[in-house]
Order: sequence, then C-alpha cells, then structure tokens
Amino acid sequence: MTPVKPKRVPRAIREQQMLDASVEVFARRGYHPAGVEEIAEIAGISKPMVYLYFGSKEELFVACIRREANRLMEMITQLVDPQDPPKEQLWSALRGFFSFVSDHSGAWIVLYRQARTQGGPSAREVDEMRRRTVELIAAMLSQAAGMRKPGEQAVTAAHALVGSCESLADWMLDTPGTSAETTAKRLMHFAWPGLEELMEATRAKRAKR
Amino acid sequence: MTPVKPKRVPRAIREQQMLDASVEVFARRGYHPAGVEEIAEIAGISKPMVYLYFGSKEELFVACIRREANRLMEMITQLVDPQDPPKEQLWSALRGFFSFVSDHSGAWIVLYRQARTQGGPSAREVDEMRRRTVELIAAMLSQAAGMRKPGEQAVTAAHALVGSCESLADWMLDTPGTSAETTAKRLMHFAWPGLEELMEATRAKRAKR
Amino acid sequence: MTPVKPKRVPRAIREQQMLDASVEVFARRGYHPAGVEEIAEIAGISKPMVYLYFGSKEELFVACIRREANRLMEMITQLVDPQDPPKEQLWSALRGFFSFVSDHSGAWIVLYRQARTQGGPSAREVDEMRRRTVELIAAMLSQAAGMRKPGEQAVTAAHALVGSCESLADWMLDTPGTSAETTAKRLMHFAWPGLEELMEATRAKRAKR
Amino acid sequence: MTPVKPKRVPRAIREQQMLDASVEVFARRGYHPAGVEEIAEIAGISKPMVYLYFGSKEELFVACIRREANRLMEMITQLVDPQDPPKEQLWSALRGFFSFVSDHSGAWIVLYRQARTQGGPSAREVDEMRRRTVELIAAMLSQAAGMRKPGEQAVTAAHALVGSCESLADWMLDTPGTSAETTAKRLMHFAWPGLEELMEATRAKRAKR
DNA sequence: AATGAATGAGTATTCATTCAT
DNA sequence: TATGAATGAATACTCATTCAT
Repeated sequence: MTPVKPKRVPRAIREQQMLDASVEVFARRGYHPAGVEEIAEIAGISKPMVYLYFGSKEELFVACIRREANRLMEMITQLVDPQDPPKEQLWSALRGFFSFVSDHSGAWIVLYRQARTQGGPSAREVDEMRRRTVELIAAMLSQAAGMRKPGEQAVTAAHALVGSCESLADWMLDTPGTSAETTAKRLMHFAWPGLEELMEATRAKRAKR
Repeated sequence: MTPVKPKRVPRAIREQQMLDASVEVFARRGYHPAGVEEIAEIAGISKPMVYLYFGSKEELFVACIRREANRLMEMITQLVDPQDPPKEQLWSALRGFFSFVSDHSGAWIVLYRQARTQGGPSAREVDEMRRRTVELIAAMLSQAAGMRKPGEQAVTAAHALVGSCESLADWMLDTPGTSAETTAKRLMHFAWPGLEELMEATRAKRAKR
Repeated sequence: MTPVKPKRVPRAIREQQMLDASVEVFARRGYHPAGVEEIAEIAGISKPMVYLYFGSKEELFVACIRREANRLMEMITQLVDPQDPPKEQLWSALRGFFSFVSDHSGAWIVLYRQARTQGGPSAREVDEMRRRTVELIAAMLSQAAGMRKPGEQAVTAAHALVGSCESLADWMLDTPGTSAETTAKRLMHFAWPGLEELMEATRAKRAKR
Repeated sequence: MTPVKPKRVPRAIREQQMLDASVEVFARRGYHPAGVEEIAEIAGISKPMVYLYFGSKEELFVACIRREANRLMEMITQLVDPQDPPKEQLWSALRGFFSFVSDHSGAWIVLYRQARTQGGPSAREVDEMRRRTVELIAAMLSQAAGMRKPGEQAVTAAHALVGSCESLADWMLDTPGTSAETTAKRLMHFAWPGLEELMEATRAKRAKR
C-alpha cells in the first residue's frame, strides 16, 4: 500500500546502499554468478545506476573489497596498542579480527573466498592488505626480539599465523556455537608458544654476536 | 592429404589427457572464465568428447578435484608412518604436502583457490578432504595425549595448522627460491611448540582425574 | 565556496552554443555514437537542457543540419550574381562552396557524411537542399541555352556536378595543402567543357525546330 | 507445413547466406540500427553463429564491404580492355558500374552510404578501393596524354569523375525509369569533353618542352 | 569413437529520455 | 532557468550444451 516511493537519494548514501547489496550478493553467489541485476534489485534501484556510480561490475567488486578491507583494518587498529607487549597486541588483534568476521560474515566471505580467487584488481587489493598485515606481524615479532628487520623465520611465522586466522574464521562461520572470543583464545594457545620460542631464539642468537 | 587421422585413443588415457588439460586451464583462468572449448583444444580433442566423457563442466571440475585430492592424500599417506611419534608424523606430512604443492602447482591452485570458492559439489569434495585431514591430525594429537576423542582445543589446533599449511603453500608458490623442505621446517618451528604444550596440558589434566 | 553559478544565458545564445557543440560531436563521432551527454558537457550545460531546447536527439541533429545548410546556401547565394554569365556564376558558386567546406569542415562532414546516411528527417532535410541546388544549376544551364525547362541531360549534368563537388570537398579535407581556390579552379577545368558543349547542343537543337 | 528443417549447411555456404542477409539489413537500416539478431533471423540461423563465423558485428560489416567491393571491381575489370582507347575504356567502366549499382542496389547502398560514414576498418576498406579507382583513372588519363605520372589536374579530375558516378548512382536508384545505360551515356557527355581537353592540354605542354 | 554445425539462455553494458527539486 | 538522480529498453556478445553425421 505504501510502495516506498523512489526517493531521490543523495549520491553518498546510494553508494553505500549499493555496496551493502553487492557484498551480500557477492558473498551469497560468488563473483561470477552474481548478477548486476540482482544487486540493483536488492539495493532498490535499477541496473544503470550501478554503472553510473561504479563503472563496471569489476570496479563495483573492487569497491566492496576496499570498503570491507578498510573496515577490518580499522577495527583491528583501534584495538591494538603498539605500546603493549607483543602477547597483548596479538591477543587484541585476534579478538578484533574474529569479532569482525562474526559480525560481518558476508564481508569476510567476499574478502577471503571471493576476492583472492578472481585474478585482476580485486585479488591485488586483498593481497596488498594481506601483505601489509604479514609485514606488521613480522615487524612486531622482530622488534620484540630486539631486531631491526624481520628474519626469514619471522616472516614465515607471520604467514602461518595469518593462514591460521583465515582457516579458523572460516570454520567459526561454519560452526555455530563458537564465539569469536573463544576462537581467539584457542588460537593464542596454538600459536603463542611457537612465536615466543622464536623470539627467544632470536634474542639468544643476537646476544652471542 | 594427411589429415592427421583422429587416433582412437582408449578411454582411460583420453580421460587423463582431459583432466590434465582441465587442471591446467582451471588453474590458469579460474572455474568460470575457463571455457570448455579451450580445455578440449589443449586436450587435443573436440568439445563433444568432453561431454561424452564427463557429462558437464561441473562434473569435469569435480573429477579434477577428486584426482588431485587423491594424489595429494596418497603422497602424504605414503610418507607418514602411524607408528612414529607425533612429531615425526607431522614432519613427514608437512614435507609431503609442500613437495606436492611444489611439484603440482596447478593442482594446488585448483584445489585451494578455485574449488573452495565455487559452491556446489566441487566445494563439498574439497571440504570433505579437508575435514578428514583435520580429523586425522586432531586424532593423532589426542591419541598421543592418551585420549580417545579429540577435544575442542585439539580440533581448533588442527584447523589452525591446516590454515598455516595453506597459507604457506600459497606463499611458497609466489616466492621463488623457497624450497618445500625449508618451508616445512619453518612451519614446524612455528607450530610444534603449541601442539606439544597442548598435548602435555591434556595429559596433565587427564592425570588429575 | 564559489560554485561557479550557473549563468542564466538567454535562449538564443544557449541554442547556438548547443548547436556548436553538436556539430562538433556529430562530426567527430557520427550520429549514433555521439552521445547527448558529451554534447551537453561540451556546451557547458546539463543533459535535460538539451531536451528542453530541442526535444530529442534527432531533432537536435536536424537543427544542426538546418543551420549549417542555411549557412552554406547563404554563403553561395551572396557570391553568385544571377546577372552574370553562367561560367561566372558557376565559378563564384564553386569558390563559395569550397571555401565554406574549408572553413567549416565539421559542418560539412555532418551535412555530407552523416546526415544523408541516417534515414528519417535529417536525410530528408539534406536531400531537399541538394535537390534545390541541382534544380538551380539545371535551371541556370537551361536558361543560358534559351530553354524554359531543364531537359533530362541538364538535370543529369547538374547531379554529376554536385557529386564532383562533394567528392572533391571530401578529398580537399583529407589532403592538406590543397586550397579551396585551387580546387575550384581544377573542377572548372573538368566540368566546364562538358557543360558548355551541352548548352551549345541544346541551343543548336532548339534552333533547328 | 514443411518447416524447412534446419539442415547442417557447410561453412562456405552459410557464410554467403549470412553475408546476403547482412547486406540486406545493413542497406535497409544502416550500420548502427541494424541488429545482429535480425540479420541472423533473415539468414535463417541463430545469433551465435554470426559471432562464430565473423567474430563481431564490425567484422561482419567489413566482410560485406569486402565481398561487394570485390564484386564491383570484378565486374568493371572484366568489361574494360586496357588496349582500348581511353574513351572506350571509360565508357565500358561506366556501363559496368551503373549496371552493378542497378543490379545490386543493396550492395551499393552499403558500400557508399554506410561504409564511408562509419569510421574504423570499414571506412578504410572502402576508401582503399576508392583510392585505387581514382589512381587507375588518373593513370589512364596520363598515359593517354603520354605522361608517366599523373599530374595534379588529372588526379583532381579523377576524383571529380568518381564523385559524379556516386552521385548519379544514388540518383538513379531514387529515380525509377532511369536505365544504367542511359545514365552512363549522359555522364559521358558531361565528363568526356573536360577529360579530353585535359589530355590535349597535357600533350601540348609536353610537346613544348 | 569422434566432430562440425548449431543454439537457448543468459550477461554486462549503453543510451536516450524523464522526474523531482 | 537549470540539474542531479533515475530508468526502460535495447544490444552486442558469450558459453555450456546438443544434434546430425
């Protein structure tokens, strides 16, 4: 009865609505099967608007990636205090990460399962974020061990840690009844001993010199 | 005058040729962009043959997944001796895994990057293999700690470990000059302390009862 | 802070600006590929204005045709003195024509290459002008030969002459270093003998009667 | 009752059927308004075949141009005997040309009205043919005047002549009751005196040297 | 066993055109 | 007078899939 008259919505808002719809559809269907038509429908607009605002399906996808990647990074950045000891930092980061994934499962699926699979710009975008994350972790480990630049082992460990996060995030989403907090704690149990040992070994080696 | 007679190749061999071509193309392009035409071309046959042998693009994809998943599992199974202590078993498994990835990068990309992204049968196939792997690891950890059934923490650790493997495999492929052996060793350094501690804690808790 | 106030430009001027932009774009891209958007942009206004002023893309195109056709006819009319002998008249007309084409290449391209190709009103507009031109030439030839109404041969010659003009105009535009004056002169050399002979033959035939 | 079972037609024949349909539709509608769908329908096949055989609408268009241009050139070439005196040659060429236009009005419209208008490959194709024609005529004139290379005036005359042909062809199609033969004859009357004079002047100038 | 010929069903993209302000 | 927002309708192009031979 109140057919929601198509109001003239300002650009900035429409953009967000379109991104919301896109993330939802890309997450549900995957990049290729997702149709621009469906996205437009869910956003409550017509197809041409999508092209007017984003230019192409791929650019739309990249815009999704970018928004969600930024949100994720912000969430973590806000929780981590660089002054804290490494263990605290890691703990905060993990909690932030898993709680983001919990709260924005669609975003996570798009970022992790979809974006990296497609070649081209979208994969590059996510790879870039991943690279920065790995670097950050490696740097933190090295600094805590009193080194300037991360060694090979630190970088490898960082990569492994990120992989653990991704795997558990995925698992968490598929396994109801698993809270972000718990998942973070368990991952700490798994990962911290190895990281600690690594830092000690590094310190020891350094001391000898 | 010599129109390259279409050789009558026996079914079993044709199938393998087609799977080889498929893995190559799926790895290079991704599931959706890969065209049945190109696959047929590379396999040196005509499109209808593909349908005669595999029924549909999706079934062809599943067949790829299955073959490569089996190869991967065989490689690992052959290297791991269930009588060995856990650390030995893990070490062997990791070496097997990374060396498989090194030698069959196409297969790995299809399994890891492509299969899981697509919904449907192919994803299920890979998820199943993954599930079995995680179970196996969790079971090994629990047994070594003297328990019948894996606890939550063991399962979580197994998931994390598998994630680490995947992440490092990917990284290894993108980073020349990194050998399978080295990668396996570094992953051991990262993961073993946590796993050991977990087993000990489990044993301790069990003793108290 | 200074949002470039949209000046209230009087209608007559806006119309000319829009026609200028249209001719430019139609000439550069052709009728169909030309986008109303681009025209509006170049005219420094927004799309709806175009529709407010001209109603539709086709009407806009027709308006272009009309303006340029009139300009061309005016230019020629002003140069030609009907009291002059035919040769003088032709010479003046040709000079006028080629110099118009030289000075308004865009207009010429729109008139000749674009307008006639599209069916509908625009083609009719140009065909009409062309018809009048042919008639004028044929009439001139006949009058000079002392006849009331142009004969078939005169009409044919007029058509041929117009075709020569068009062809050379095109060629002149594609061939730098060729002046309007020179082109006109050479065309006179080519066309005049035939026309003269035609007039003489006509006169002779008439005398016999 | 006999719904013309969709026979499997060999490639070469289908190609011609498609070109026939294309010429018809391109002539009737113009390049842009012509839809690949309609072309396919008229050819009695489905859209994808068009793309399978020709790759794109533009390539299809170019293929039309090429076929018709070749047919036109062949027709003329067969009629003209290079041993004949210039006047004979011209006369034969004109008769050939106008009779081609009469018999293949669609082809002519595509070649003349459509192809040159669109930029890109198709225009280039036609321009090329036109250029060769002009060169041929200019060469003939010069040779007959005892010169090696055509002078500026000869080239200009050739361009003018070609323009006359085009204009009259167009007119002939729009004016029923006008035969190719008659049109050719009238064009001779118009053009020959000028050409003859040109050749004589050239010969005279050459003698002086 | 093998394939050249053929298509149904879709998809991204564009563009002239119109509202609401 | 002037425009940012919005769309209906069309169109080129692709691809998995199937006949007829």
